[in-house]
Amino acid sequence: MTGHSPDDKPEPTALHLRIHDAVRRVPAGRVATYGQIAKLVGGCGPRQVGTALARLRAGTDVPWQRIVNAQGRIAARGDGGSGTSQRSRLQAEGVVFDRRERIDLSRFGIEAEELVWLDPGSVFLGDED
DNA sequence: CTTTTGACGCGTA
DNA sequence: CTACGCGCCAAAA
Repeated sequence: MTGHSPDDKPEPTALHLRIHDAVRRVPAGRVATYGQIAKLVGGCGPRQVGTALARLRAGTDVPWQRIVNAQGRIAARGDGGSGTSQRSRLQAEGVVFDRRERIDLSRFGIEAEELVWLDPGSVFLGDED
C-alpha cells in the first residue's frame, strides 16, 4: 500500500468535526437552523454546515436531522431525494410540520444562547415543566 | 494554482 | 405569497 488512501469516505476536517459537535448540542424534539450552527461554531457560514452534514455517513452520532433552514423547512439536497427520512425522524421526536411542510421555529426552534448552555449529549429526557 | 459547486441566508422586486 | 440575485466560506474537481 502506498499509504495514500483512495477511500471513498475521507475523514472530515477539523472544521467539520467542530460543526458536528455543535449539532450534537441540539436536543431531541428541537431544531436549529444552519445559520445558528454556523454562528455557534463561528468562522464559517451556513453553507459549511450543510456541507459538513452532507459529508456525514450513515450511522453517525450527529443528529443532522435537527438542522433545517431559516424557513423552518427541510433543506433540499442536490441528490433530489428530499429529506424524507429527516422529516420522519423529526416527527418521531415530536416535531410538528404544518400543512406546508414547515416547522414553527417559534416553538421547536432553539435560541443560540440556549445552545451555549446545553452540553453535547445532554438530551431532554422529560425535562418538561 | 483556478474554477465550480454546495443539505444557506437575506434583501429586494 | 413567489421569484431573483448576491453574499458567504470551504471542499472538491
